[in-house]
Amino acid sequence: MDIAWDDLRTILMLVRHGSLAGAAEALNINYTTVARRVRRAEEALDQLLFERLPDGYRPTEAAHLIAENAERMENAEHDMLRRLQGTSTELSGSLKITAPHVLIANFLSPVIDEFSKAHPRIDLRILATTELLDLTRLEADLAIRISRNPGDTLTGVRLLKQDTASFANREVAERIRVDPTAMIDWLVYESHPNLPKAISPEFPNNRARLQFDDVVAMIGAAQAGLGVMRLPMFLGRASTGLVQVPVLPPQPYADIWVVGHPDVWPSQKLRALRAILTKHCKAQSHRFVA
Amino acid sequence: MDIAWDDLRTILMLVRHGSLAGAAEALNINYTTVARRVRRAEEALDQLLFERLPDGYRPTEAAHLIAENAERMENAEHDMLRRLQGTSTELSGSLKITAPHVLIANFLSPVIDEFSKAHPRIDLRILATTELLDLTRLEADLAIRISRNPGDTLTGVRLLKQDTASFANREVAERIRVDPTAMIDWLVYESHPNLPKAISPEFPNNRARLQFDDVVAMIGAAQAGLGVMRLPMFLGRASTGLVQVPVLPPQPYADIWVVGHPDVWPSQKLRALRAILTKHCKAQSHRFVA
DNA sequence: TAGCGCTCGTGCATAAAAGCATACATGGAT
DNA sequence: ATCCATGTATGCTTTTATGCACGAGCGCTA
Repeated sequence: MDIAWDDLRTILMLVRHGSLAGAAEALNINYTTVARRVRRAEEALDQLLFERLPDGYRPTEAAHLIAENAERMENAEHDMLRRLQGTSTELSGSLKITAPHVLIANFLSPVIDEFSKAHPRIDLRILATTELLDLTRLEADLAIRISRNPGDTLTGVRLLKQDTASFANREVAERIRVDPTAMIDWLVYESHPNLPKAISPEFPNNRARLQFDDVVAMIGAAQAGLGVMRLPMFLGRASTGLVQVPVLPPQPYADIWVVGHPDVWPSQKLRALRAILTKHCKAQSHRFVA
Repeated sequence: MDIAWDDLRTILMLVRHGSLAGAAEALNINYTTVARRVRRAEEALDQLLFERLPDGYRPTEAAHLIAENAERMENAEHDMLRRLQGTSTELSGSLKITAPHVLIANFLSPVIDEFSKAHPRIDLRILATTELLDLTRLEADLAIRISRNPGDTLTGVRLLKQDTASFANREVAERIRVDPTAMIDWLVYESHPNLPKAISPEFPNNRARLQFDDVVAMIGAAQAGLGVMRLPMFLGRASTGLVQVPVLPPQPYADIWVVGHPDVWPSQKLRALRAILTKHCKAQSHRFVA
């Protein structure tokens, strides 16, 4: 009759991931435990919840019904955790922030350094990823994002305006200077394989030579002289061996925002982090514009 | 960071009941365990949840916030359990029904007997109480109630119409027959201490002699000759030693209903029970009317 | 066909949780 | 003051849950 709530959560994860191993990883427990909890739940409810197939556990109708409601429970849990974080005045405990890895590597390290020294009791975790983590699920407490619109359900503050321009290594830059009409090789993003539209008419011959899915790899290729690439100013300037070339005149790019869920936003920990962050951004804003 | 759902439930119960022992009883666990779970949750959330006072645990703001959301989780759990019960086609597992104890003792036993013999794998539990159990929380799966309106959020079927009349033991009845004008002593309900309005004019002298809070005690008193009492026909007839007296002519009383939550109502188990129940009611309906 | 990667099931050792008995504190009634 | 009811705290023992290691089955691929 009575069913343990942790078992409901386990069933939810098993329905979501389809295998004991997947659910176990999500719950950070051993998959054997998942199997045992499922069996216990089946006994408690006197109902088969999963068909055991060679390629995984297939949920029955009853399991789907449970998962649906366990999801509501999960939402309530997330709401609770966010509000708890939001009303917390303690400068201790964990704090997760996420930002694109290039921003962390080339710009945010001093902020992280200063914050962790100022608040040693806060266990700060950095999630360097370009994925948009779900702040509602508290996958991160705060996100620093390069975006034209920071999301309507989130609270946000614009930290920096930034420009992009074209960059290449010295050798390539010199070749272009000597003969602006020669063919210019571009390194482009797989997701935006077209050449920039605003290329200056002084450089009439351009072609996309290589496509990349990763900006760090792309910078490496540019440093090796494989071609010209479009980069945010701060990144081009921070990449040794690259110099700005006049092929693509500087132009505005997506701004840099710090965003968070409104429930979490008022937390003292986040206030403290934002204070250091905005101070640093103001002091360094010149690095981002032409 | 990660918090066990069972601990959230424990916090909810502790906030509700105010003491370790109360929460423990509600969860059917030892109170020591409650204390440990609370401490574990406090460590996981890095936040004080209860002030330990000599007269119990007093919840902090954070604990109230948790309890609020844990209540949402509890509602989701109840929804789930009801739907699971409602879609179940198994004729096994537990089944809880509730009914007033006088109805069980004097009328429903044959139904219970037949049902438990027909479905031996169903673990039937009888909750004999006049309290209105919460069918939404699945305190019972099905309720048999004596009521003028069976509740708007519940599904229900009227089983029986019934009349009430006045009853007394043979001695008192004889006295009244011999001299209708003599003073008649009434046994009344504490909650309705007034005499019935419809007393026949042939019996002009009536007074409320004693008030009772329990119908069984009242019947005992009537059997002992302490006075006349109003009773549903079936109860008066079923009580040995009591005979109907003409002081109060038979009149319609609240009907007998079987009600259930709409989620649970379609369950095979409940269908099976209702089938036996309605059959028995039809066969015995004459016992309830004058 | 052999090897690899994925899945699940089972037995065993161990760590974690729960229960029990006891001690202690407090407030109210006698 | 004393006793009792009601509350919590703690040490000890037992029970339960968990993780680990190993084995088996299945499908894919070299």
